[in-house]
Amino acid sequence: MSNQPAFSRADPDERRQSLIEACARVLAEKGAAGVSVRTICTEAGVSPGLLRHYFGGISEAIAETYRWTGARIDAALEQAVAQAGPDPRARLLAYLTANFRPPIASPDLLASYVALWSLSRSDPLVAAVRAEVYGQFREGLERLVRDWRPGLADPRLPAIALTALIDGLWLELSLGNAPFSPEEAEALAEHWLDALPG
Amino acid sequence: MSNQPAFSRADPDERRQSLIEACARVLAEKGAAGVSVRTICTEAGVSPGLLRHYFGGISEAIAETYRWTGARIDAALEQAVAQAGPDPRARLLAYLTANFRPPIASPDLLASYVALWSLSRSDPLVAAVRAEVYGQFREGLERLVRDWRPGLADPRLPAIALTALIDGLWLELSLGNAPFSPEEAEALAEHWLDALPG
DNA sequence: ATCCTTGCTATACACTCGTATAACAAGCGA
DNA sequence: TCGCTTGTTATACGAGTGTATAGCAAGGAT
Repeated sequence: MSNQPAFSRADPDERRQSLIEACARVLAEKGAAGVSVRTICTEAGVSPGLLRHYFGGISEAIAETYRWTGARIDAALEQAVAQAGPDPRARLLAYLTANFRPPIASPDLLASYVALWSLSRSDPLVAAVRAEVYGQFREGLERLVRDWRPGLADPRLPAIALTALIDGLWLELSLGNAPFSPEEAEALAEHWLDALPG
Repeated sequence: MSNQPAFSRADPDERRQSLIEACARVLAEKGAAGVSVRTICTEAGVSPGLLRHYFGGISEAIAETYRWTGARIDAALEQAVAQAGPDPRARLLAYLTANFRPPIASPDLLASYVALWSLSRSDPLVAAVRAEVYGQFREGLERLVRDWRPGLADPRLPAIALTALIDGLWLELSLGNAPFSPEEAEALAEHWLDALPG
């Protein structure tokens, strides 16, 4: 009987990343109440003690998961904009409508976000990352709005309006039970974009 | 030295209601992670054991808090519609814009909702009330949409679109840090309502 | 083939959680 | 004024939490 190794050593960055992704899965599947050092490590297939070798605490692990999730979304948005070509309106519209398709519009991502948002109320580390991610999102949108309407005195108001538009449609789409296709959401967003005052 | 009574007996309905409102305050202030039998009862000024005399468990207490919160919002919306007079468009617009003013647009209510939503993922009782409250909201909106556009084949799609509109603007307003007044949100909602296709 | 580093596991600790139970006492009916 | 009902408190229990610590062993270096 040849003894299999009881565990294997992994590249530090890969192990850390696997813990982050395990945390994201737990958040999506079990919600904020289901996330704990033990559930994360079980999901990642490692012993409970290992989390503290890669993170200062569970708060830091969750905060890093938030940061990773935000970066993933940001990458998807940037890619959509890049594929839209040079026209400012097309670029802005691509940014808006990318929110209505996978991987952004998804029940899992909505569940993760609700959990992370909920945790950010009682966890300062998570709250800090939330502000950081939200700021990045709004900054990217404001930049596209400025390119779209260069003469605009204050791009913040239309940016907020468009953020609200995205939020609402993304939410209803990600709930999954809406009688609503991504195409209809995109058509609506385009229609409302052109109807934006100012 | 006359001994003050160590506690006083209350009307069962009032005591139950005070626990519900204490639960709502805890949810708003400390989030989902801060709500527990002990924090709720401390907030209500009673001993921890009392909660189980009025509720089958903490899940039931939270679910009842959800139901009470939903009813409070529904009442505010109904009142706004009643004050709007007979014109269908005015009634629909009143329903929409009531979401942008207190008591509906409020950081506390947003915090409570995020917490309740988060809890509903792992707690079946809370999830059931969430479906119930969401159904009521959508039903009320669909009714107003039908009155507004009687010839419409399917009022569900515009109702979802308007729900998304409400969700997004309510969210951004309730965050509190938006460069955005309720009046601007109302003007935007009216503008987008008239631009609704179909 | 052996040593050594350190990734990894195993265990323990203090704390909080929801719930169950028994004793207490407030305040109404007599 | 006394007794009884029951709302209310106090206490205890097992389970789960995050964290700290000691020891094991994987696998590259020598």
